[in-house]
Amino acid sequence: MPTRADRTEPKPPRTPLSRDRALRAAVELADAEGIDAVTMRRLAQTLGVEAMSLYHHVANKSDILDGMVDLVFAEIDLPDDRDGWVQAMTARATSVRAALTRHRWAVGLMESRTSPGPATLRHHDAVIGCCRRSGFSVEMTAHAFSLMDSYIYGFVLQEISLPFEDGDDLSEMIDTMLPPALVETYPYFAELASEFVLRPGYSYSDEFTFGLRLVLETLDTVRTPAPPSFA
Amino acid sequence: MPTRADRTEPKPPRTPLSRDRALRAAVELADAEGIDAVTMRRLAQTLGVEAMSLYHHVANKSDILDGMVDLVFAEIDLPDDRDGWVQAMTARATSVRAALTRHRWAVGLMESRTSPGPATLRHHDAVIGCCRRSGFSVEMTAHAFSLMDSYIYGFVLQEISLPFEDGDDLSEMIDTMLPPALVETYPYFAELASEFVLRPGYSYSDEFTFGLRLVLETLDTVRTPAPPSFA
DNA sequence: GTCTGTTACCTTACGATGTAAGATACGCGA
DNA sequence: TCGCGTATCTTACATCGTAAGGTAACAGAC
Repeated sequence: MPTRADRTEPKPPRTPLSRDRALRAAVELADAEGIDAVTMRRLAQTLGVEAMSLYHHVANKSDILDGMVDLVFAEIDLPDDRDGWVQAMTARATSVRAALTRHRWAVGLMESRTSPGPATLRHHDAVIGCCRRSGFSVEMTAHAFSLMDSYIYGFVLQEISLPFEDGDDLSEMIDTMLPPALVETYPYFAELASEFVLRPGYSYSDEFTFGLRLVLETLDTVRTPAPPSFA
Repeated sequence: MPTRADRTEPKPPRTPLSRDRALRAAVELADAEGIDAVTMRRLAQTLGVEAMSLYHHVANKSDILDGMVDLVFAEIDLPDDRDGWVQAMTARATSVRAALTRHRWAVGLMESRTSPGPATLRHHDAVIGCCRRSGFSVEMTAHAFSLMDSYIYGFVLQEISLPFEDGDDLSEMIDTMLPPALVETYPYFAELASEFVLRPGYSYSDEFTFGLRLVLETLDTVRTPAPPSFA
């Protein structure tokens, strides 16, 4: 029970809670300990507050997850088309991948979020605008947008679920990952793994560049409304 | 308490539980009511059993989720390269998308699963084998594999998080989805939505075909180890 | 037949989760 | 100083995954 003495003690200068402070703390927590660590109680704890206090600043947990995704989108550099479409899209795709791998939980969250936040809309608008100003028709912009983002999100999805990190020494994992039985049953898979992926120097990150260049440079050749030349 | 009478009653002919039966029931339940409905208690209930009985056939819930993903991969048609690489890959990509949209929860699960099951490995091996037999080098196979699967998974990820279904009449949603404030703030986004995506006849499914053709036909031209012609 | 061990299933229990409902304490204008 | 609106806390509940241990049904041995 509070006594007179407690009252007159210097209060801890607690910063007032706010939606933004809650969301930033949630992102930090998810980065550090994974998305499962983001529970209302745990998040409140990092803010020096009780769980239910959060509900005065956010609608519910789903609202928090929406906000977290939008914060990630806010980190992405918007495309700048002064250097040309391919360069602008390359930079923005690289920025998207960087943001999504900095926050490994984000891609998994996107699947369940259907209402985009302002940063997300702003980002989409900028990408679409860049295409339109670069000579893409409305229809071809839709094609390009779908293709580019599918590639980026899908790549990150695969990258994140790899059983190894990018800097790992894979050569010593080769025996544990490829037991003889597996080599016999899945010979092509084993060949790819042992002769290329598990070789020192291989980095899955580099695959991103290959696919991205292929996609963007081919899209660049079909920019005009004329029938696609790749067909 | 059981009496003599209970003993002599004809027992309900309960099929014995098994890992396979549990996994199939889990897939059915997730299809019907979403992945969140797949709890140990609920799953057990559909099998006429108590929750803890499941643990005699699966290690834990994560094991169930792994098994569910592998069941989805088992539904995918393996590529048949008799009709040529592009045709084989088109058919297999279409089959992957079909399986992942039949089971909308599957893509979200892939992100958290790191140990592929036998059906998953078999599928990967078949795809890699198809590339190798079609003249792709080991290195180019890795590139192609990464690009194709990134595109497919990413496309499905976007497709299932769309706020509308494929058959919906979008023309009547146009006003609710594009309030004037949004049109002013995000003009390019609004243009794309109102002039193309929300027009009657638009189907996001069709975007899949465009991107897939672009990816596969461009990959087809760089099949040889020679420097990519798109560069 | 009865005995015994194994298996398959059930019961109970625990800590953690999201959040509804209501009590409390703080900060500010009067 | 007072009172009031609002930010915060307390308590409570249903539901989750699963640990621990109990029970009932069938197997083969005698």
